[in-house]
Amino acid sequence: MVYRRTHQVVKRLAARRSAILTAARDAAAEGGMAAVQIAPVAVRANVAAGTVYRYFPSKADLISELIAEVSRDELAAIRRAADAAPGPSSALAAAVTTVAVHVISQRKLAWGILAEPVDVDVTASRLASRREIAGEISGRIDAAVRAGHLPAQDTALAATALLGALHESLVGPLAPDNTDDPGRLRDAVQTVTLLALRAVGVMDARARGLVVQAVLPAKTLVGA
Amino acid sequence: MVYRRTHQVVKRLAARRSAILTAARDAAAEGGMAAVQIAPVAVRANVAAGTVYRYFPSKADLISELIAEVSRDELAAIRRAADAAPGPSSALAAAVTTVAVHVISQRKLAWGILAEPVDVDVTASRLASRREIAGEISGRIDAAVRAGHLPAQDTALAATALLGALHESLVGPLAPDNTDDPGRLRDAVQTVTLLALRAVGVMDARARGLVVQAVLPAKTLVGA
DNA sequence: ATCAGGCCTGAATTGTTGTTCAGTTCTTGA
DNA sequence: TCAAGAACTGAACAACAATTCAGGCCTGAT
Repeated sequence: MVYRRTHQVVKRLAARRSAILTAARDAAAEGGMAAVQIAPVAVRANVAAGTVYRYFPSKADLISELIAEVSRDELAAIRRAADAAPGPSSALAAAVTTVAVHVISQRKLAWGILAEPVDVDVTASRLASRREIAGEISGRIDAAVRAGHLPAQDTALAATALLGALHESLVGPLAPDNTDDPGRLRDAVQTVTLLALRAVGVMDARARGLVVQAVLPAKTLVGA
Repeated sequence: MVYRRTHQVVKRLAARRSAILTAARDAAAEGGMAAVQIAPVAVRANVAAGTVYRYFPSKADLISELIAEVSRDELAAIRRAADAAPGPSSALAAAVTTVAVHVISQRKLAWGILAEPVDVDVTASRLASRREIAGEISGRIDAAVRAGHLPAQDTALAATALLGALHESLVGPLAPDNTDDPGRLRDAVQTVTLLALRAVGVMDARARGLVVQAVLPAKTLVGA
């Protein structure tokens, strides 16, 4: 054998794989999942259509991995924000705010990851993504309950409902399209966060403080 | 001219159109929107594939009309339930409960109408459907606010968020699949309704009364 | 420089459904 | 019973993207 998997080759292969995934992500961010088609993605990544299949067995696998990747990033951001908060309640508020800020600042991508029609089956991947995020939120609610800040409740159901509220009101078809205006965006984030927190039993007065605390730091995540 | 649109003919045509729509609805209720394909629907309706196109210009039109029809039914049910309630707050509770009961008792259909990927563009129709339902809920929230039962708020956003919470937690991919057990179903409806009402500012103690009042009558709508 | 071996290319293939339409069947009024 | 006109049939067509693969290209060891 005269051709071997040199370190350099391995690195190039990994870079290419990453380029394809990034191309897919960019396409999704620009035009939603509908724009994630093999040929255009290949062009974006500077490879031929066939090459995509050397890295991903099928389009379903490509999109599944895209969903998983975005999900991982989001989960990490949520954890970071929540862990930086001083107590369970503000951790929950920070987590919720982080989700809100993320989805509102990448609406097309969020919509694609969450709910946009795709021609291949990515149910499993979407399910896993939701489970991860909902699990994290559920845990934060639970912590607040254990700390006596919230009434006892079905935290898994609450987390799911809460995410549904955020998603529908910020990236759903009825979401107000304040395309850019940062002020309106922040208002929307605040309003919806408040609503979500009230749903799980956070008292109004307290919530306002938590939300204000949470929104400002989370803003810095937009660029990340 | 020797062939004319006799009353009998008109009736038969209307019946056929209705049969096709019903076939589509049944297919959607059984297998989601994915099952609404021209050929199978035609078989169900006892017509040939081509005949469908004498009644609906395209598949998109067929599905759009299906969505509109289901939406009309739901809106009517919501109004009926809310109008029968003694006051604004219980009207809101009744409206929310009605939505919850409907979606949970026809999950596949609801998922198809609301969010399931479809290969044709039905965005406009889905948007209209959401607008109608959200508008109704928004109006009910507004009435409760005007009655002084709820704090002032962006009722449109609240209605959207509230519906998102209901849908995601009852028919979304993370919804607990208590396939049949009526007890569990009622529990889920109650829990989520309570959560939704809290989100818009209904006080807990009061909410329990409202929810219990609302769930029982709404149960009778399942069969309708 | 050489060549073995995998990597990349991109045009052709495949598969899936919505849609069409020429021919057939049915309905109506005379 | 018959002619005119409309509705129905269902096989053929069209369109669109995902997927394949034969041939060329590049990389790395000798």
